[in-house]
Amino acid sequence: MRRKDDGKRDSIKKAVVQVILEQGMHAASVSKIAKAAGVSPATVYVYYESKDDMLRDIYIEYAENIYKVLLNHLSIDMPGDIFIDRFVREYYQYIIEYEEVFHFVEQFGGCPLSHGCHILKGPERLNDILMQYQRLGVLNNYDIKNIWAMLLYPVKAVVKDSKNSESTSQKQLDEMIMIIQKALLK
Amino acid sequence: MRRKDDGKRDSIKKAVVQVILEQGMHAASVSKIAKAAGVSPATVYVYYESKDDMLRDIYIEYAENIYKVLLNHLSIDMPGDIFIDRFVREYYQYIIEYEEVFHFVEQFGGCPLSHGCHILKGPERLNDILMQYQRLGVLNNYDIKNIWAMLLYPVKAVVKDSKNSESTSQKQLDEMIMIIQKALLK
Amino acid sequence: MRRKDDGKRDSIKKAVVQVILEQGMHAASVSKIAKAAGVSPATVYVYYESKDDMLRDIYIEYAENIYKVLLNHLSIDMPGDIFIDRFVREYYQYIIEYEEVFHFVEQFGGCPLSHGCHILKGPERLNDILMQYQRLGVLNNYDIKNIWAMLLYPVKAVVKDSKNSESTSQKQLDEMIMIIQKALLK
Amino acid sequence: MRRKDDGKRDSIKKAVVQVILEQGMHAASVSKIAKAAGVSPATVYVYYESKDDMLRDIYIEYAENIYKVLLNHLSIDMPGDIFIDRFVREYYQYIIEYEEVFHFVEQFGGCPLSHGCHILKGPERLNDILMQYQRLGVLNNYDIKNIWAMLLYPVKAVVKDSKNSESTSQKQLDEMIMIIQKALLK
DNA sequence: GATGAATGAGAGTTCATTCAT
DNA sequence: TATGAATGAACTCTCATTCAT
Repeated sequence: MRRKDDGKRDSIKKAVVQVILEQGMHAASVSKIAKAAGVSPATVYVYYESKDDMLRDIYIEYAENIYKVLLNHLSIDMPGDIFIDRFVREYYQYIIEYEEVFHFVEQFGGCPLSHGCHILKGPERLNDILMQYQRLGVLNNYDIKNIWAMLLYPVKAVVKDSKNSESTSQKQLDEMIMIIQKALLK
Repeated sequence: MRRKDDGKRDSIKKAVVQVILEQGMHAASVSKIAKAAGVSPATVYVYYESKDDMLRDIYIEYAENIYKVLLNHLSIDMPGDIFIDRFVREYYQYIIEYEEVFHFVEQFGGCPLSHGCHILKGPERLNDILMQYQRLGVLNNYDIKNIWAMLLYPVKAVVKDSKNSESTSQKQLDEMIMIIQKALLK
Repeated sequence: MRRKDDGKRDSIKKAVVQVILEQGMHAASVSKIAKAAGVSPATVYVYYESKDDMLRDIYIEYAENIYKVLLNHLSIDMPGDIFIDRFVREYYQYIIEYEEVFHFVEQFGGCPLSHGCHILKGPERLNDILMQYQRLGVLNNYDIKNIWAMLLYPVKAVVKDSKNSESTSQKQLDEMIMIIQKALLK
Repeated sequence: MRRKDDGKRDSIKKAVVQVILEQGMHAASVSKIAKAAGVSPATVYVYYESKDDMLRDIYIEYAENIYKVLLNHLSIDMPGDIFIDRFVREYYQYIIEYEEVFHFVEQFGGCPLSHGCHILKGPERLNDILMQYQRLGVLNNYDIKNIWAMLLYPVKAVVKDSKNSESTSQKQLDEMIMIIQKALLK
């Protein structure tokens, strides 16, 4: 179990994603993050070796997070259409609810800093489920990477649209789920 | 007096996207950009009011660019499946060929700095074509935003995958196109 | 007679004192001055060798100016009290009317840049008049520098006060004139 | 952690007035000031929010200073002529001794930057003393602002003269005091 | 003569990081 | 452990000035 104050480590993590959402990566300085976290800049260096190190650490922690959330809500017992519905809806929900975290992961993932942080596109367990659905003849036998692409990417567009026009996004999401179901299910 | 040198403006634009690709937004300082462009840092301020202004200007210029490229290769005369094939393939090609530009647009689009730069998701002309295909009974009558989502987003995943595993991406792209065709065409 | 465009030279002179009044010496850059004068920064260097040179030149031109103005309104024919009244009133008037010029001369006079620009404290002709008044037994035989001090300095305070409290400054000036008259006249 | 070092704050204050005296307001850059103070430019920003803030703070601190000095040497117990003699002589002394401080206050007071820093022209206590002298029939019942003007302004001219011609300034000061006494005392 | 472009030098300021407590 | 002070390096940007037209 970790020494030091896990509350502080947490404050810093939250401050990082919050500041980056509000001000952008380029404006996320250690002092601003420290201030937002309610600690001294020096304290950041008690928990992380350097700023880059901190960002990488937090990225790795958060990048896998969504898959854990998804796993909590999914199982092989569901019928295929329900599975996809749940999957997409939970992902959408996650992006909306953890906007800061999602934004950070997307932004940092595009940085040279993140190269080398190997993030599984869909961790073992979820991959297994998808492939089992394929073996069961529920999902089409597409390249598993394309399955992932269809499950994760179009919904990002829906989120973006929902930020511009608050109103119709729920209907849009419902329709999108239907499209994906038709595309992936046999 | 000297006239403003369009070559210099261009060098700066290219330097911006190049440096941001190589070093990331947060490391793209005016001096690095100027050095890459072969001009003095002060010269940048002859062409742009501020760094932010420069990024915004270049963003606006480039963000619409892809749509022009797509328009050049697409027309209502094509059969629906060919249209989608061309659309997705051209987009993929564009991302690969203008990696720097695409990366810059994606990264900057996620910055608070870009808020307010209103970029049409698909400009009039392309929108018209899609809707005409719908009227002709070729494309399904989905929300036009969902059509865009399916045409633009999954392919991004394919590009990302292609960066990790050089080999099979062509096959993956072909398959993805087929999936999208099935999803969108009647 | 000077070549070049005296209109431009004049614009620059006016721009200098105006910008310095509005923004302060430290913010009076060549480009701002040029913009205020409606000329190009390069044009300034057609008329002056350098910025410092320009400031010095203009200082010398303006610093003596007040004495010319005073001379226009004063002569040895006046009774002593009228002379002092006119003197002080004209000086007050000048400070108010040519606020920019006065401010510039006061500010620049305090700069190391101005050291070496020898400005007579009261040029010959005015000095002569004062000494003649002394010889005539009208003015007390004080050190001529003290006469100057009494004629020029207290009124500056009155101007400053008048900027803070618009109302009573006229009465204050009248009283001040009376005080000076009593102090200097036999 | 380290405590804020009052020695450093002091060094900076002294450096500000020194550099401004030697090089002028417009040449008083933060780096020059920092170098003169023996600290890093960044350290200046530990003690002050900005350069302007620093100048304003120091101005406010120093601008009132002379009145404290004067108060230390003056009291209502003196006969009127002695009071004026002391007052003017102490002021003269102060200007000579704290040349840097006086110069800074005068220069900065003429800057747009100083607008809003409300400095009392003569703080309560000294004002009270002057008015008491008036009530006692010692000082003439002139507008109190004119009293201040006579006590503070002419002596500035004497100081300026003394810088040009080292020799006779003592006699000039003595005479000036006498003039002021005659002007203000009943 | 007049100008806008161009720039090295330097402005004010913030950065990531270390130090002393 | 935790901190505010301290700083060299780097930031964005403006300066005074020169150059090419």
